[in-house]
Amino acid sequence: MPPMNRNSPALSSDSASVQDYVKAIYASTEWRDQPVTSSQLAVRLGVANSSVSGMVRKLVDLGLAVHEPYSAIELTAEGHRLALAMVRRHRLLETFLVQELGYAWDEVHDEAELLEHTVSDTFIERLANKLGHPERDPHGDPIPAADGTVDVPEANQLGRLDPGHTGHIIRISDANPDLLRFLSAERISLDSRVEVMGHRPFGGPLVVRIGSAEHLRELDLGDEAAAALWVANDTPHENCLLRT
Amino acid sequence: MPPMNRNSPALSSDSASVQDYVKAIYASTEWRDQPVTSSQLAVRLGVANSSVSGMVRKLVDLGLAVHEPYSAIELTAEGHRLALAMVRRHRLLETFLVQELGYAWDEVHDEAELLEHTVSDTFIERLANKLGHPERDPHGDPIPAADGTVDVPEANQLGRLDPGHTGHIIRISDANPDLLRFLSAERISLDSRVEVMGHRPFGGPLVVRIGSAEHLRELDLGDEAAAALWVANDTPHENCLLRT
DNA sequence: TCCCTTTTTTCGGCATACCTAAATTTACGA
DNA sequence: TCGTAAATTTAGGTATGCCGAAAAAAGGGA
Repeated sequence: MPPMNRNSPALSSDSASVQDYVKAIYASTEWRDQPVTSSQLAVRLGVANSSVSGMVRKLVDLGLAVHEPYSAIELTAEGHRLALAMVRRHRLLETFLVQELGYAWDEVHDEAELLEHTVSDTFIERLANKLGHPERDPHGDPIPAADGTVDVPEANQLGRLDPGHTGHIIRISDANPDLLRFLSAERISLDSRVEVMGHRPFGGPLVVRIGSAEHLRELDLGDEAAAALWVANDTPHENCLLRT
Repeated sequence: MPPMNRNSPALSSDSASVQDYVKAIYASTEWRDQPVTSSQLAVRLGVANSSVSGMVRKLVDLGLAVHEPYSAIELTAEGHRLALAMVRRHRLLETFLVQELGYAWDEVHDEAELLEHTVSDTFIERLANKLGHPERDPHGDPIPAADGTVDVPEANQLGRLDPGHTGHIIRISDANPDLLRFLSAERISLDSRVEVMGHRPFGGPLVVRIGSAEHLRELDLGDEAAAALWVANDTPHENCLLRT
């Protein structure tokens, strides 16, 4: 049974699975450039390693990925295009769910994950139009343009910055809905200002001063929160402050 | 691979196929009460007869349909509930596509057909809310309420009315997009007034006077158009005018 | 260098929904 | 009543994507 997308030049070669695999491969290189291994994909997609082997062979046959047996998996130009098309779909849908249907931050991911395979190109472009062609989604992830161009801002995970660094939050990973709810409750959002203070003794939580442009308050953040918040430099030349 | 609906009590038992079959069975009884046969289902769903036999067995196993071999297929109460839930989804989605995304009449059916299997109950209820809980879709089909109640208006196909009958159009079948475009071009829409004049000689087209409350103009309609337009009586007691 | 652990691939199987072709049952006219 | 044509079901087979188990390759420590 192939109920798949009609009307989708960029998405011509696909079952939902192909799309998911390509997107997962792309995701592991979007914010830091690490080629992905078979087992990492299996974890991310929640399937067995053997399933990944099988599907990766198919991706290679379709010309979407390159893969030497027993080594990392990478996308072809074609695969990269497909991944960006899917990411565009996903992020426009998330934006729609939040702006038009009143979804909360932490609710949109799963819904968009399903819808992105189903809607037509026409739907997506009309939606983009209605939303005014937004450039980032509710989590701060950049939305690729219809022509496949993306601008991924320079940013680092908060937890990887040294004390003294200042910046503002431009991305919040949506991997963990609980964390998103916590951040909501603490009124931490995109564009919040943040200053890194340092760790509490004995490897304790990271202390930051965080809030709106006017009101910064001190807050302790656990490792997961520190990893989920991505910060753009206020002082882009002081990269020396970045812990490597 | 079962990527199906989470979060859907009324829709718990389903692949997309089950939903489609149940909806198709329901559809054949919505406007006139005719139980559907195996081969009719096959035509409607675009599959082979043998596929219908197989899936109907499954529907029976799931408690969604009743079926004596070699006879007509009917829904159980449970199947009827599922069908109404799917119809609600479909019609709300069509309404959304037209009202919010600027789709034309004739474009919405296929898109809704895919989306209805994918969106969550949460999505549907928030959408209903945003749309103001509409009672009919862009084609005039009634939208079942969330609790499963529907009000299917009394109506007859225009082609089945005798000369002299007057009424207004409350439903336009969306089965043929070309026909919808024709009707659009002729500015025939929901709530248009119509008077049946009669057939041109030798079984020619049906002549009607049709238009808005003020301006009626004469128009010839072919059999397909006359079958697609459903008319509510202005004079509900004169059923004698209905050709049987 | 060798071995043992970890990673990855291969192999056989399951489930779904579809198809074609071959039975079977029904229904209607002679 | 019979017999054939039409409708329907069964039987056997395809494709997809998943799994677990077993085989194969890679990699690091002694």
